[in-house]
Amino acid sequence: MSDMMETLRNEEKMTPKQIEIVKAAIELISEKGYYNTSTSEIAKRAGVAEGTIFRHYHTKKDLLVAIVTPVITNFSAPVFAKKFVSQVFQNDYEHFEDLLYAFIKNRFEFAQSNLPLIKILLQELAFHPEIQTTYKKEFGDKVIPAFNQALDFYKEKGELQDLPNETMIRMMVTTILGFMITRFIVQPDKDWDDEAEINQTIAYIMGGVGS
Amino acid sequence: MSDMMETLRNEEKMTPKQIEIVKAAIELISEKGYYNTSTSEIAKRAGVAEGTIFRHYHTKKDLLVAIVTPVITNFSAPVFAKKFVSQVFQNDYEHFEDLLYAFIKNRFEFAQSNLPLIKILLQELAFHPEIQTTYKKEFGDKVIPAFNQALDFYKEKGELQDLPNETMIRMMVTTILGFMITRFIVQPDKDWDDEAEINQTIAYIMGGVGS
Amino acid sequence: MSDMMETLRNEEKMTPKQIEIVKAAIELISEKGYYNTSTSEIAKRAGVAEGTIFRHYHTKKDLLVAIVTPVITNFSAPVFAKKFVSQVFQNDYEHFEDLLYAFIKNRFEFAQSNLPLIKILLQELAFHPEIQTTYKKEFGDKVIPAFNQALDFYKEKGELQDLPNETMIRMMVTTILGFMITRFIVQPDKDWDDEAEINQTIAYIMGGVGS
Amino acid sequence: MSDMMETLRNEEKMTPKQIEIVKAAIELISEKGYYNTSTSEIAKRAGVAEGTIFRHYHTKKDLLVAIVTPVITNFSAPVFAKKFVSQVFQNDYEHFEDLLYAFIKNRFEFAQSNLPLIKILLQELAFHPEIQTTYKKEFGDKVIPAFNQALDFYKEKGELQDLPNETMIRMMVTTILGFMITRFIVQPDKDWDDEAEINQTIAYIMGGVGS
DNA sequence: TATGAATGAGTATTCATTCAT
DNA sequence: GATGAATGAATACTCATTCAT
Repeated sequence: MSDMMETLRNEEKMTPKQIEIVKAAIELISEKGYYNTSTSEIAKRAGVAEGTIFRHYHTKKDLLVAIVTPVITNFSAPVFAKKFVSQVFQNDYEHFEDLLYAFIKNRFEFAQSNLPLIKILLQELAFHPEIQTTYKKEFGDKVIPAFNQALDFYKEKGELQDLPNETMIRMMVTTILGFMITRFIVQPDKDWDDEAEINQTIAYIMGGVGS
Repeated sequence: MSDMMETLRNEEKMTPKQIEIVKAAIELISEKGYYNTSTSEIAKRAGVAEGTIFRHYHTKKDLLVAIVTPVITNFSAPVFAKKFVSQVFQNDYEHFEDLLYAFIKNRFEFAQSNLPLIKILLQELAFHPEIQTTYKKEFGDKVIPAFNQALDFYKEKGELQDLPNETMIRMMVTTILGFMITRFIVQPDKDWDDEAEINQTIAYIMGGVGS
Repeated sequence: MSDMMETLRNEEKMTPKQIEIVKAAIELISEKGYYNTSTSEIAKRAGVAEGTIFRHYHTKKDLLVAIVTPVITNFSAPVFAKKFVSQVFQNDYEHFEDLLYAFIKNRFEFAQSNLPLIKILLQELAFHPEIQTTYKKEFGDKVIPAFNQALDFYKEKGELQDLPNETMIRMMVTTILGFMITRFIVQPDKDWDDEAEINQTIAYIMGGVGS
Repeated sequence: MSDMMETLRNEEKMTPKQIEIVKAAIELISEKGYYNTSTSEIAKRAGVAEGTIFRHYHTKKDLLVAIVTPVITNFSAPVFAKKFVSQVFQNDYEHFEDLLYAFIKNRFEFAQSNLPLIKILLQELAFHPEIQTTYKKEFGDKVIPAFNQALDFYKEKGELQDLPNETMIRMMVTTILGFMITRFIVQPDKDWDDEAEINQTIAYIMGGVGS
């Protein structure tokens, strides 16, 4: 939970009650969904009066957005913007596979320690346009450009097929997200060998299933 | 809409009002989600008294299940059980790519003409255990076995890598679903060249992005 | 049940479906009360369409009244009007105890074979003024006059105290009804020796508990 | 009404609105019965929003039970447990008639100032097993034992016949309840001479109607 | 006569939100 | 900041009753 609260970041400015509210909301909403979770339930679990929630978040949806927005930012942004791109050009990753490994590993661990938040994001994305907007902006402004730079770099190195970046990104993101959703949401209880699965995912991305 | 009602099949036994109810429910729920759609709204759009809904479906959830269950059955089952497997062994598809093409094309068209239903299925799957159960049963009983037979066949022909079927199925299904979700839900308004996209998806499944 | 249908009397003029409706209504209402029994439930148990009930009884309350009215009439009237009074004067009952015995026995057996009807009457009397009116009329017109004649007769014979008839009737009816309610409704499952209880009740009416 | 609210006792812990709710519920339910009284009606009469009812009582039935339970407790318990039994043995009541008089008088006054509550209890007892349970427990644990002690005492004094206590209690309770029901519910508007009626009831209990 | 689909007013209950303390 | 009583609009659902067939 403390990992996750880090994701929410501005904890410093939050009162203790507010922190309890957010914790309770994350737990309940990720378990039962936004519409099946009442503010009174959140208040009860947080050990707080109902009114207190609305002192900090004007509406229930404000609370949801306050929870979900940082996940979006943190899921996509930090990796790329600062370290990753520069690392690529510093030749930190000799092959595209190496970059992929570092990337998947990093996002995998993020997902693992923010699972409830990710669940909420996935489940509610469909119903709340505000969240969709944030997501699209973040993805377009940060993920795509970073990806583009990297892909061009490895294309020139001759490691990638000459497909449009957009197509490649879509294929790769789909595969990576699909892996994580299967791993953490569809079959979380299966006995996974995560390291092997990550490598297999990379192999699939690079070489498909054909022989 | 008439295409979609075919999916729901037992139209013959439905009263005209009942058909209107189902139509209205599909429209509204696919647009706004189950929890944002009230039964009074459905009744109004269907041109029916609210009580009429409950004469045909005892609860609101019953209505949802009645709508979603046939989609699951029709999305996974018919293609496989009868035609596909036998066609594979009759050598109707010389290469695995050919099978893939026929399969994706067929499911693509199904998705296209049942889009609202598919949307509902995807959005509500997370919240309704009843639907999950139906889905898992259908997938386990029909899709997996059919896939297994086909994969073994082309493996022996030397067209596929020697990966566990389960892994291969997961990768392929992920890629195909990911393609369709992008195509129909994330960016439905983009100017797609569907034929090209399908072929590219097949190429990705077979050979990845590496060169 | 056939005993009970006798009480409802005009069976001859009833269609078979109508008889089923009345039977079902008696069963359900006596078990669960009028307000907890829906017409659709009655229709289902009767094996009849919902509309059929309303073809025979314009409203649900009409059905109740049709069931309850004959009980009132039969519970109070027949015994008195014809046989009893004349029997009293024909010296069929030497002592008032003998009359009491014949009366209680007779009403006891009536209650026993019309238990569901009696239950309905007792439970619903409070809520339906129509029933109260019928009851009061029947009681005032038939029971009271018959009782009056009998009481006067045995008073003159010196067998009864010189209390106002009204008071005596109230005491006796209270005791008899109280006995039957205890016997059939409050503790129906107790292992009763009915003959002994009836005699004790008579002894109490005649001599109280003092020594 | 203030007398009655005393019966409900924990008034101190109730908010003003809650008190209004209970008052309104008692009025309406005793007039029209539980099933003919809607929560919206109660809210309106109480001058309160409908939701307020459910803030204090989770369900409509909870409200009924909250109203009825204290009546049961107060109708049977207090008189007996503490004062009465000890008074009997302190020879406060020389004859059984004296005890009877004190008892009936006391319960008569209680019934008089709690009439609506008593009405509700009588009318709803048949339909709500929860209430029946409370009633049976209270009666078995408190009323019966106290009665037993008193009856044994006066039996030894030779003032009572040698009948089983159970039978005697049943007869007496039946007579007393029957008197009160007639007095307050069946014919509340008759011009009663209460003192005379009580004495006549005692005379009946002790000596019956025979001469 | 009997049906059963349809009605629509009515029900208990929920819940996000407000506000006086 | 925090409380929690109060709100009232909205919700899923029920049910007696109607009516075309």
